[in-house]
Amino acid sequence: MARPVGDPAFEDLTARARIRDAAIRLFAERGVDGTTVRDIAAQAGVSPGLLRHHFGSKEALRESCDAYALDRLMKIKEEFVLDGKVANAGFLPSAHPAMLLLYKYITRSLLDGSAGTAALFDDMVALAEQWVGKHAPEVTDDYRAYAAVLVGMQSGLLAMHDHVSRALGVDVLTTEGYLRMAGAMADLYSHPLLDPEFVAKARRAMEPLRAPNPPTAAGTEPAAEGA
Amino acid sequence: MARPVGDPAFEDLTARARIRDAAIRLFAERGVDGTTVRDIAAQAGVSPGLLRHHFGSKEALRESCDAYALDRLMKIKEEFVLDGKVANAGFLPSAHPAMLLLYKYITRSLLDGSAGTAALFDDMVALAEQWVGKHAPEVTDDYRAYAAVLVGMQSGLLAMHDHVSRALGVDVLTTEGYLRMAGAMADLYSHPLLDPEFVAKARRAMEPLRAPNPPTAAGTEPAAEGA
DNA sequence: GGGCGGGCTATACGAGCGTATAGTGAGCTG
DNA sequence: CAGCTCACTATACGCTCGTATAGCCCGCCC
Repeated sequence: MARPVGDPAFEDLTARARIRDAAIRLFAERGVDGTTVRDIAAQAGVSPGLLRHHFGSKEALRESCDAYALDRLMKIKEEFVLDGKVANAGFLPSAHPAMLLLYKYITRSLLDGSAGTAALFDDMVALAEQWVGKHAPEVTDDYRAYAAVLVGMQSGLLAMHDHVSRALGVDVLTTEGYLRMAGAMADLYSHPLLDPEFVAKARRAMEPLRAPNPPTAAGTEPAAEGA
Repeated sequence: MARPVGDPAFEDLTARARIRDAAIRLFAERGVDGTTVRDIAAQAGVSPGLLRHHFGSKEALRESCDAYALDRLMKIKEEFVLDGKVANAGFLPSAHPAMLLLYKYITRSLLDGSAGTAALFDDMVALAEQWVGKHAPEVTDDYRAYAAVLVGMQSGLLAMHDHVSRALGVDVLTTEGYLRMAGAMADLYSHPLLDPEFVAKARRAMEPLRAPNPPTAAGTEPAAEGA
């Protein structure tokens, strides 16, 4: 759909690359389980058997996509941020449209549970933890939790992009929509929303909950999902 | 697993209620598509055919679960918040263990795409928009986007609970883990992380991106105020 | 006490999935 | 030109899914 077979730039790619690109687009859109190898093959304009010929299995194709997406992400970040083409990494997706698809893919991959993107998440938390300790040490006592929440919220916001887009009336994974969303995020990060005293009071009121060790978990016992 | 068939409280429930509870737990854990009717039936201790007898179809069962979860959520919120049993709604899941499962279910339902939970999301955005306009009008110029980002981040954070839990070394959907996460969220909301001047500068630097393709009509902001 | 309704099970069906395998034809190499 | 390689297709297998259907069993009412 996005890139019809007639597209010249599309037909220049090798079949292997077309399959990979189609897989990334479909995985990003519908998730791994929601995408069939036949869908990918149709989108790439090849037969389903060719996926197996080039990648071995659907899972192997997915890992290949993960690696490719991570690699592309790093390359673009290096080029644009380290070379100073964009002042603030938060605005990067506005400057490089391919980033929007990569963000979408990686966010989905985070939800689908992939070892590679989970490691990326952990790296970002470590980076954020360092950054906060260095540039804003006064915002919290618990750097680790603060960093984890920061990264979790940011990636989670992207995971909710459908709903945010609906609320805003514009797709936040377009340049226009992303800029509006990023603007609101900048507001959120630069102005306190809650009165610190009110928060301190609420925190004190909740303190008794922390002690009791039998929370009983009347519902789930989360079976720690493997790497 | 979580509620073995031997559990007395479990066996007191009607088969219909056991099916619904099992479905909510499994849908919350693995998503709708990742759960089979046979899984649910096994978890509820009944035959697969009984799901169809009571609910008609998997999709109808799912809608029934949505409605039940939303209803339970509202009931608990009324009881605890409106009755003043908990000072701050943000800490509610720490005080009522069933909330953690409900949060998990609804978050997953948001990702799976359900009309009912999408409406809940929209309601929360509208509520947040009002709240910000009333209690913190100075934090942004774009109330709508600010509210959407706020709600998207908060629900998105829950969507990323696996990764946040891994980074923290504690399951954030237990009382203990949730309290730690909520503490970090409170820090985030009550202390500015970024220097407003720095943000303003970055925003100005990104301004040219707003109208990338058409060189004319640059700088004109859509200012689209939905709703 | 005999029929009857409904909660419940057993079994089966068709569709769609990932995967396997045999085969085809263009292009290179000697 | 013969022979080989390899990208690529066509077809099919085995499995699991949601769904459909036929029937069992037990409590209830006249």
